[in-house]
Amino acid sequence: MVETRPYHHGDLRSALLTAALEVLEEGGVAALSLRGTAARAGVSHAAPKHHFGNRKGLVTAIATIGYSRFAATMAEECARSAQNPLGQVRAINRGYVKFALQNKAIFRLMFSRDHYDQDNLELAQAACRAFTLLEETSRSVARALGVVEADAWRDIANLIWTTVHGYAHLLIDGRLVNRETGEPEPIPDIGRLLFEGFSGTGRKAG
Amino acid sequence: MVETRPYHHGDLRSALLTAALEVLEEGGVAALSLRGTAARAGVSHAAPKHHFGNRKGLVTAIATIGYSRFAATMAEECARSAQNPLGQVRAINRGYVKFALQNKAIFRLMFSRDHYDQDNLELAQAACRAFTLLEETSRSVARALGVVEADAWRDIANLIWTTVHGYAHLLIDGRLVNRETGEPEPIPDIGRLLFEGFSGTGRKAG
DNA sequence: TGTACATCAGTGAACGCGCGTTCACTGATGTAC
DNA sequence: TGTACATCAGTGAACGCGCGTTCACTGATGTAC
Repeated sequence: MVETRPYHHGDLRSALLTAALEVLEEGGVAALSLRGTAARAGVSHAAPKHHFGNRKGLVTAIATIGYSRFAATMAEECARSAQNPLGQVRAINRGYVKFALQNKAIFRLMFSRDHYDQDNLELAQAACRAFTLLEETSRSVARALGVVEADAWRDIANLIWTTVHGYAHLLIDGRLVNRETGEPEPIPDIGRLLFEGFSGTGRKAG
Repeated sequence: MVETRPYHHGDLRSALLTAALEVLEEGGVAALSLRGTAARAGVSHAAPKHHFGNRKGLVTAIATIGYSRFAATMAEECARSAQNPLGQVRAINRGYVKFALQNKAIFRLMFSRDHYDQDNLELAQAACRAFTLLEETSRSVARALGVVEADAWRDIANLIWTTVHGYAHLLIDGRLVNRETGEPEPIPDIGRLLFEGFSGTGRKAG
């Protein structure tokens, strides 16, 4: 009596995405192929065609998952942190970096838009969810700082975003590692800098 | 009388690098191949082997050129800007972003170290030249701010680097574009923020 | 000044590989009647 | 309740492609004597 696999998988789309994520984290975007993904999922190499159309479709689906998890990671950090502007900025930073470190290849992929279909609706929605968190936090920072201009929160959002994005990106590329200790440099505390200025960071002489 | 090309090229290494840079900027790292580079340079496909050994050797040479030009672009900006700490921070920012925008693919490549041999001596030297500029500027900022701790310049360097790197990276990925105007958001003025605090940026009320 | 020889740079054919895509197919499922 | 049929999901062979690498080669250059 041989244990035979049924002809239909049942949930091949999910299985392929799981396989693709593994392939991606092991070998980077360059290693991500329809055939490789099918092989990893133990299925014929033409099977992914039915679910993703072509390679770009697969990569787009992967990026969408990435943005969803990205938003979720930041939301978790925000939920369990101090509910004030500074606490929220720091939470966003932690979530952003945590996601990038735990999902290096997919993080890179998400910010290489040539690789996927940026007009995809699901993807756009997932990305929007992630960036809305940053926007809301920036608005509350602007209020707390007593900024009057209606669009000043944009400057704050850009500042927070560029700083944390640069940090995350450099970190996963192996930079920002202290040569003496081997430890990564800490995340720049851009929230504190905004609220207290550099003199408030404890580094300046009395 | 036929115009025949001599058997030996004379300066094939340079010609191949020029060709490779074109291929790279047109199609990204994925498009960069020994064969494609040889074809672009009008030479047999096995010729690059003599100069670069293998694909990684070619990519490493490209990254080295990238770091040299990167350092040069920042140095130029520094040279023709105000010779004070704030002026130099802004010059570094401008040079960093200018290079990234004008060399999108090579900039991406430089910060994807898996793609090349990071132990290559020439490359390490070129990279060092670029980052020394940032380090020196950060030291002078620390002095100007009256910071006492010997290694505080590191915090400043990290802050400047992460901000400008994040900005450059997001910008070449098509982010940070104002949805209403279509214009890119300006580079965050991290220098001013350091010296004057957010209240000094002209955005705060009263 | 001439010659022999080593070294180097570039050639072109050949190899095997993984890839995306197409195709006719087959097994399974669900739906209309 | 049973049957016919449409639809769907997955198969496996085949295609042509560009790739890195190897190989024996050839043309050109430079150096020793």
